[in-house]
Amino acid sequence: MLESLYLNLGQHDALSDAEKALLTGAMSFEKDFSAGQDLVSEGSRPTYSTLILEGLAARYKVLEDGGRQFTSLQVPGDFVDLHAFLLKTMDHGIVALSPCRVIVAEHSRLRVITEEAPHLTRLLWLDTLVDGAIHREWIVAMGRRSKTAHLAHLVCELFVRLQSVQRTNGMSFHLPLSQAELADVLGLSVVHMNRVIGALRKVGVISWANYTVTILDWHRLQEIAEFDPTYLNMVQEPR
Amino acid sequence: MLESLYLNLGQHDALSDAEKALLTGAMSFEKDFSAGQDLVSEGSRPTYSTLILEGLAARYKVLEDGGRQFTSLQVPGDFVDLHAFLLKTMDHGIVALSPCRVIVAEHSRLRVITEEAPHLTRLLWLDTLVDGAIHREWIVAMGRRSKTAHLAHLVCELFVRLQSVQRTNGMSFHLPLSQAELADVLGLSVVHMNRVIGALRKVGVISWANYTVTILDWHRLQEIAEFDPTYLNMVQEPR
DNA sequence: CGTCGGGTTGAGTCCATTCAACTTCGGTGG
DNA sequence: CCACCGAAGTTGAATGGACTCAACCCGACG
Repeated sequence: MLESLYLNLGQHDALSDAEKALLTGAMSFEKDFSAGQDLVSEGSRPTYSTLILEGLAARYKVLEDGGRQFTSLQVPGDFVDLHAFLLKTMDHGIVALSPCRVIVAEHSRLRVITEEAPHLTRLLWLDTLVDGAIHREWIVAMGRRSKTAHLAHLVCELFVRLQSVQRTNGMSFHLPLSQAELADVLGLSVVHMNRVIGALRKVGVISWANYTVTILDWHRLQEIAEFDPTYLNMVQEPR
Repeated sequence: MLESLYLNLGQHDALSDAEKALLTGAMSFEKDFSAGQDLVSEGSRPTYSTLILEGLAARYKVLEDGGRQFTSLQVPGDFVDLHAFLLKTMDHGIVALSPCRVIVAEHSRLRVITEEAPHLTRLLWLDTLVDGAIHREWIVAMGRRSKTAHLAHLVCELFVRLQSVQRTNGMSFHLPLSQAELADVLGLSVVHMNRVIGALRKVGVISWANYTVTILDWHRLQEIAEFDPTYLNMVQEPR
């Protein structure tokens, strides 16, 4: 049941059976959310952290003028609010972008892990560090890449992340985001978002229909995006 | 000597004397850098992490076309590459923006802390989590705020962060960034950066000369920025 | 059959960029 | 001592990218 979590943490370093057992033991109940529902809401002080088993979610903030900005996309195996274990109060919301099945881990249990299982603690810490690395890459994309390159980069990133938890199908993956939602990822207007997608389609590197993205020319897509997966740290080594 | 680190970690939860001693014990040599030098270079695999004692530094990435984007600014008391303790290889560089004095902590020593001092480990983890929270705020600013609001937000953030490590002087602080470097923070051209600064000056909320920023109207500046310091987590509570 | 949410396209406006000129100021060497 | 130089800041004008407003298409669904 926690396969995607094992895959996620296990990409960076080997997980022992004892550690898998500790993780399993830390989990309590499962829960389902429908698309558009908040998994976690801004300002709350959760007493547990939420792991996505199935579905797609996103962190977001809303401004006074109603503008919304997503700050990350979360895939199966991601602990969407592991940071709340120490940050305590949520400074942003987390919304389900598709129907989501999740399982939660009480903070009290996570605390025991930090007291008794240093290696596993480092792997959980690492998980939040990769999160930060992804944020930095997004900042670079927003600040200095062309909008087309930004979108290309996002597609590369999502493909690699989804592949690592076995949610791709050949060179395709399911991306349940409307263009309006995508615009809130890249920080664009809906109209312009549509044109940027059109541009990528036109050069023939991807096809995009029915919420399914297919990469037609991985090499060229990577080139447009200047995508270098180093930041995702998908290398097993002792941590 | 580590006062700023104690101030930095201590804003979130009380640090015991034993923990301070552990931190002191983890440090080895000091080092000086001049403005423009890399503290840490992209692609390297540091065996120690670097703490800023004095000066300002920044994380950055460079694109093929030569464009540079800063992804964070680091002030005294910040562990600029604590994430490299677990991430292992640097996916970005870190440059000194002013002359910097730093002190380094061997990763082997940090590892011992994670094995033996769970509470201190959580505080170090938390430090990297606040980093992530700042990144998210930057993403929101880049995506959905006006350029003026973005700059205002940056000024608010820096003021609060510098104040917490006692590097402000009344409502003023020293900001050793040229407008070209600032442009690489906000993702703007130099010319437009100049105009955005001009706009903030014109409404009279700040003055900015000789690399010194003075906040003339804190309330109004916060309003323009929609600045809410929650994300900086400057609340002492058990972690 | 009509409606609604999402996607697509066109036109006009505004914002940010580039290119270029000019200023100020501190430093350096004749 | 002052003339020159380079780095940083400031300003103007023209180009192009991104936004808004608006219309229209289309397939799902009642």
